Amino acid sequence: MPPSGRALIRGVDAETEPGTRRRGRPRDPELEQRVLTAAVQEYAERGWAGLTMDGVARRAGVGKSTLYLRWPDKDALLAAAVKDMGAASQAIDTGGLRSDLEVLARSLHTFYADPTGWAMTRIMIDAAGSGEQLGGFAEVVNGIYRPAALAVFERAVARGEARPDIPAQLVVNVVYGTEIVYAMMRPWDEKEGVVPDPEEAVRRLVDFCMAGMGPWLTGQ
Amino acid sequence: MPPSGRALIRGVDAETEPGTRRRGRPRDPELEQRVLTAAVQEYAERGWAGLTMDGVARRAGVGKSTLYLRWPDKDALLAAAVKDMGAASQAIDTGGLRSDLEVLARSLHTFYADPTGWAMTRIMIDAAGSGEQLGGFAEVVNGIYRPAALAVFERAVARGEARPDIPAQLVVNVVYGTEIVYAMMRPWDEKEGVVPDPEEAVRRLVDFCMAGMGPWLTGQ
Amino acid sequence: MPPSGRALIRGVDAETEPGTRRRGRPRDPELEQRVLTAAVQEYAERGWAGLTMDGVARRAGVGKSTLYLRWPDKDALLAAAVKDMGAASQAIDTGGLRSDLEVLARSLHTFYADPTGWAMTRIMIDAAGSGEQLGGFAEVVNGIYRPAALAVFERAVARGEARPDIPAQLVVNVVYGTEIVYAMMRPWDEKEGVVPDPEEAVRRLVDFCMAGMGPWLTGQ
Amino acid sequence: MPPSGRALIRGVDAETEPGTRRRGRPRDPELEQRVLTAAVQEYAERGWAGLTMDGVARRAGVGKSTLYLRWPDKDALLAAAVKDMGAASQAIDTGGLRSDLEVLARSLHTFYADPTGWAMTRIMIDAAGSGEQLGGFAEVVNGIYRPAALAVFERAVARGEARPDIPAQLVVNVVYGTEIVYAMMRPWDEKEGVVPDPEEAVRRLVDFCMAGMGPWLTGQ
DNA sequence: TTCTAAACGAGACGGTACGTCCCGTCTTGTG
DNA sequence: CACAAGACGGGACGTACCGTCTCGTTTAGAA
Repeated sequence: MPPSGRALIRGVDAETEPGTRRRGRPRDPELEQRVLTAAVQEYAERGWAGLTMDGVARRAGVGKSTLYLRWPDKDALLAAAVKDMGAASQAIDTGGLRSDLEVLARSLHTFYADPTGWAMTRIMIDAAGSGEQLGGFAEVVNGIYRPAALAVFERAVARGEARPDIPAQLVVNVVYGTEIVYAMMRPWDEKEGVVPDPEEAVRRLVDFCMAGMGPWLTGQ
Repeated sequence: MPPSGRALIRGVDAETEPGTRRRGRPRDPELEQRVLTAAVQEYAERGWAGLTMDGVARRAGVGKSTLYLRWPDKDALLAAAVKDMGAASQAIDTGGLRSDLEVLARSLHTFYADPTGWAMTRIMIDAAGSGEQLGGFAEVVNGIYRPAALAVFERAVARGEARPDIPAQLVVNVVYGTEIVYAMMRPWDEKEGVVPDPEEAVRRLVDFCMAGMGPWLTGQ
Repeated sequence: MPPSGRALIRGVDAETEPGTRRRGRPRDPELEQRVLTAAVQEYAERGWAGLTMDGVARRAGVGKSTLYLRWPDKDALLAAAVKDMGAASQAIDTGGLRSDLEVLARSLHTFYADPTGWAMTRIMIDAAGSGEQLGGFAEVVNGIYRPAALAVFERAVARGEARPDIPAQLVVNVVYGTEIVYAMMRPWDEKEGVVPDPEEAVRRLVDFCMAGMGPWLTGQ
Repeated sequence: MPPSGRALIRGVDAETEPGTRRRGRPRDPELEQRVLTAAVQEYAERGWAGLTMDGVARRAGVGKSTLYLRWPDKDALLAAAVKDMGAASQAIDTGGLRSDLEVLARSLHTFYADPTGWAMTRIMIDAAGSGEQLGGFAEVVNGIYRPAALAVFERAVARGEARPDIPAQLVVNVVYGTEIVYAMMRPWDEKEGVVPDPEEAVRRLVDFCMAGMGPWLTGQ
């Protein structure tokens, strides 16, 4: 949110302008990372309900005022922590559409199985409901994860595996959505084949998607 | 939680035994509905973050002790409210698998578009993360919604439209999951075809699923 | 402040109407005293600067919310604590004006020497400066201490020791004021006769007052 | 605090040695006065509770570090501000003890009526209670104001109006103390003759003191 | 009818976290 | 070196809410 309404709170995204050196003591660049790490650790030990601003501050060796200097409230810190956590997103390129999708589905499966990974989705859900941008968190998902997934299809098209009008967005949504449902169901229902073993689940989902994309796949 | 550990709290499910008439003043039968309605209204006005036990009690004209007499904590009340809200779940039976799936997808799309409906998913997500049963809320989803959706496939098999080993669970997950992703994305991304207009979105999702189920569909 | 403007906050003076039994759980009558005592103890151990609402709450075994339910803020609690502390004010009646004044001056001297007693004056000074009523604290001083001192002169008049137009208010002010100055000076100046030993100080002050009142004293 | 323990803070009294020209940028001579004025203004607008170091710094157009370079803490700045404010203390010499006392009492009365003047007493009270020296503030009072008042009696003795053993300290205390009580009572009690009109109050107080000093006054 | 158990409204209570404010220290760049 | 700016660790404040408790009142079946 570059042209933010009120100038008093500069927020964590400030100081991005290259030349303009600010006056006063500069913000400690390490500090932000230290806090984010502390937040994730705190979460790991106490769960989301037990995640306290005081707790994060204490663990990071930071004053509470500093937290609120950078993030307007707990939600924003939360979002930043998760955002930071998922920053490492590598491209998928195994050489084939089917195996690429398997990698994607499998990594999502693992990601959501980890409570920290799952929290990311939880936050997106909250954000979607409240109408808040939640610190631009969604931009990360839509700006990093989704493009990475879409690139899989672009490469498939380039290789001649699929026609250019393949509904990539839909398939991405299907894969993400189904994995979310798997993660949602896990705590309750481990029987009945709703949540089969991971490898089986991934295989069947990809089978289904390949069949669904049939009309757009070339014979080769 | 039928065989609840502690006997002090009888909970909202108590008094189901037919003959045993309890001594003392009987519970007000209207009250429960009044509270649940108040909770939903309170949510509609203030959002989930602003949903307060005191607020619900005040709006329902009820003492806080009464709330805790019936629901063990806020989560349970929340779950009950949403559960009550979604109680009206009718069977889907249009006579054809494709049109049944369209009805299912379309009703989910509408349901998630409504903030109250979306809240239901939000609660499930929260519950899945915290490891809590959230007052048996998940049972409703897995016990009512999912069976209603699975029945669609049973009828298709009965009609001879699909083979008995059709992966019904997977398709249900795909439809639910994709609609969840649509709902998640809505606030941010109305362009690029990620969230197309509802009717188009439903049609394309069902097309995809029908193609994905191809191997299990009979020629007829 | 009986007909207080806003009815939402009832304050500590509420519930004085005899017949009207309030609804809801009644306030714990011991609690108030427990808190006040805790406040004084906390002060004794940590000094006024170290007097914390959390500290008082913890020592009294009370929630912070309860403190703020009864006293609007720290100043009010402070005032109440000191007020409560000085509630025990006994009449002075030795049978003679001179000896009565000596008792008054001596008790003030001792009172101000004690840090808790001195705090009372400190609060009055603060209150006078801020223009606040500080919880009606001043009423105690002007309603209890001053009348008790004035009674000394009334009795002297009744005994025929002094004429009825004796400037009692002035003399009371002189005694109080001079003792305040003694207390103020004590920490710095123990030499030069500014603050002589207590007994001497009292005697000389009373001597001075008796001489000052000369015109209003009867020969006997 | 000339031989201050820690050498890091040179304090406001530094640089008094005549010849020793320091290295580096010299201290801005106006700055100190600007800060002190800002402190008094800030007090006048917001009251003592609202007196903030940041606020003073901002109003004086000064960095906070500069404040702490010259005064060790808030109390010291406070003391310096009040001290500076009352620096203008002129000798009293009307030619007669009685009229001198009237001038003294009247100027005290006016001084305490002004909130800034009253603040000075408030600070002394605080200082006396906390056991702190409050930046040597008391020295000012005992070193400037008191001698000025005592000089009145010295001159009276020199003129032959009073005997040398007149209890000057006591009378000074009486005058100061009584005026303090007047100032304390003002906000609450404007009736009953506790706080009569200024001129009357002064006259009666001096009358009383003159009578009290009777034994030490010469016939002349 | 009288007694007794439970539901109910009201609101006090202990506790915990929030987000704000301020103090006194520090670390920059500029004069 | 002084100085303005402002980040920083620390800690108290006053608010809000949770879930529990203790009252007095109401409602019914049991005695």
